[in-house]
Amino acid sequence: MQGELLTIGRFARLCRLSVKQLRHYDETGLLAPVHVDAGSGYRYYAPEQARDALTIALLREMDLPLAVIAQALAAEPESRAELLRAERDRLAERISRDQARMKMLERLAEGGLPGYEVTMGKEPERRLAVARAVCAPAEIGETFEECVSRLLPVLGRAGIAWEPPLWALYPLDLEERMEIAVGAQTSQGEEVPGLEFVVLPGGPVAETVHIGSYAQLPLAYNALFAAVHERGLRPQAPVREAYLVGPAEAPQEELMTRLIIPIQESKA
Amino acid sequence: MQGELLTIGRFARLCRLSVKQLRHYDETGLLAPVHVDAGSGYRYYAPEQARDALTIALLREMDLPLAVIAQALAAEPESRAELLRAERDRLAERISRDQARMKMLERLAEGGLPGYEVTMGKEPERRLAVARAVCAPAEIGETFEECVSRLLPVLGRAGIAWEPPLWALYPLDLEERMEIAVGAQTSQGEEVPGLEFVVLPGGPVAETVHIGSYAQLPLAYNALFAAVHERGLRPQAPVREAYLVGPAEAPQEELMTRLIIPIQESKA
DNA sequence: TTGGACTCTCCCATCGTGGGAGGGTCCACC
DNA sequence: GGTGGACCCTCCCACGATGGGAGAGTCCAA
Repeated sequence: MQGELLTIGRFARLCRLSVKQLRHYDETGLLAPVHVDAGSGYRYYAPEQARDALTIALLREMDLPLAVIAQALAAEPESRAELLRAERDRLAERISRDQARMKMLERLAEGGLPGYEVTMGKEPERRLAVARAVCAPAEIGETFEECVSRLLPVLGRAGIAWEPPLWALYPLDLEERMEIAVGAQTSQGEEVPGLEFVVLPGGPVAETVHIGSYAQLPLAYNALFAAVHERGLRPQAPVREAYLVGPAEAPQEELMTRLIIPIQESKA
Repeated sequence: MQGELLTIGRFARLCRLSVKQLRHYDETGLLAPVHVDAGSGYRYYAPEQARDALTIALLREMDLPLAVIAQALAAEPESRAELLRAERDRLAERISRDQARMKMLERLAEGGLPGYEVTMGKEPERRLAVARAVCAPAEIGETFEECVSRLLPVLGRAGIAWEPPLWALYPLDLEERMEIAVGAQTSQGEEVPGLEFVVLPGGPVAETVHIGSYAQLPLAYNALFAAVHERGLRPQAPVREAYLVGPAEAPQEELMTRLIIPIQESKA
């Protein structure tokens, strides 16, 4: 029992919170005043509540959702630390997303929105040996590597020669469970365990070349799809990428990737 | 006139946007369909609109507000680049804020919320030579440096000896326009142009020592204020900081700062 | 006792998106 | 020429955290 009770305004100034916030925290049960006058509805806070209130303010400052803060206040130290670590990870993820976004914006601001030369052309038929996998959009990088490390050794062991560059096939839409494939062009081989052979049909395509990090591929696809749709054409899965200059040969900024979208021939 | 018009669902799949989003963009004038059937209210989009729609999707992906996207679409290339650069800066700011937050979270997760030993004690009276400035909370760092570079040369020229550490005085609340002061303890000097002498009264205080980056000071203040308020005590401006180990002497993680909050004596 | 500072409850707005209800429209197939 | 099913419409509500403001009631010191 130290000191008397404080009105909401005084308590708010104390804890660097707004009166509105305190009322909101009361409603949601995050921090209820120790006493509410039955007649007037006035809220009264005890000085001891300042610790919780300040903690709330601190955690809000770090952008934790109120729901998480509520858990953290109620939890034991160990599980609290667990919660905070989870939030840190969430934040770390946001940071890396923001950094990628920032680089894209940078590029957009420099090069402008066009920046990509889209060519309408014809592709020959190609026969690929492929390895497939299913993944979410965020995991494309790892999954791609995993496919490569399945594909190339098998080709090597089977003595199948292939012609660079490496290819990849993607669906038209990035879905939660999308099937991707990594392939190498070859005319050899037929029945090889662990491998599959596909023939990409020849025909009209729209294509462009992207130079730079894979994180910025959406910029190129944007231009590419825009060009396709503007002409009233229908793209056809799968979209093809050819890795003219890959990560093994050059730094991030000098990667070269050819993006190819096959076009539906019929007007159906 | 390439290709016929598309219904909203088809157009949405094309541009990787949801139907809801397209309707919303129509309502807000960001992207109106080329034709709306008067009878049924059906929206019809032209393939040429895919470029704008894809651009919207792209910029939304980078978290630009719709209002900004609308400006960007309407603007000429130069002012568009300007806009994008401004957004990049906004993003950069958010990233650095998030990084600071993440470090704080890290620390909280390790040390737990208490982590600070708060001492209730008595401070002697101190006489400081100070330089003052007014700034916003975000500019404290620079303003502090500026004050130091005003204070120390004047002391040197006046031949006034002072006793480390350096001090700083802050108001109780971080406001938009807050007056801060940097001071050096000394018994010499009286009327020096460009300097001011203040006497910090002695008396009861709450104090703690913060080790680490200044960005994490809020953690320490949180504990300190919590301790003060829990005891039903009233803090009294100005808050004092003493820079036991400053940035010139050690790396970020080893900075040592003593935080002192004077306590009101009277029970008024 | 009165005035001014404070507090109360409600409602609305932000921003971008999604869900759902309830009802109309389009088109291909039988 | 129906009919079923996919599609589309509008309108309302929800999220999360906060702020603004109206209109009314309360507290306390002069």
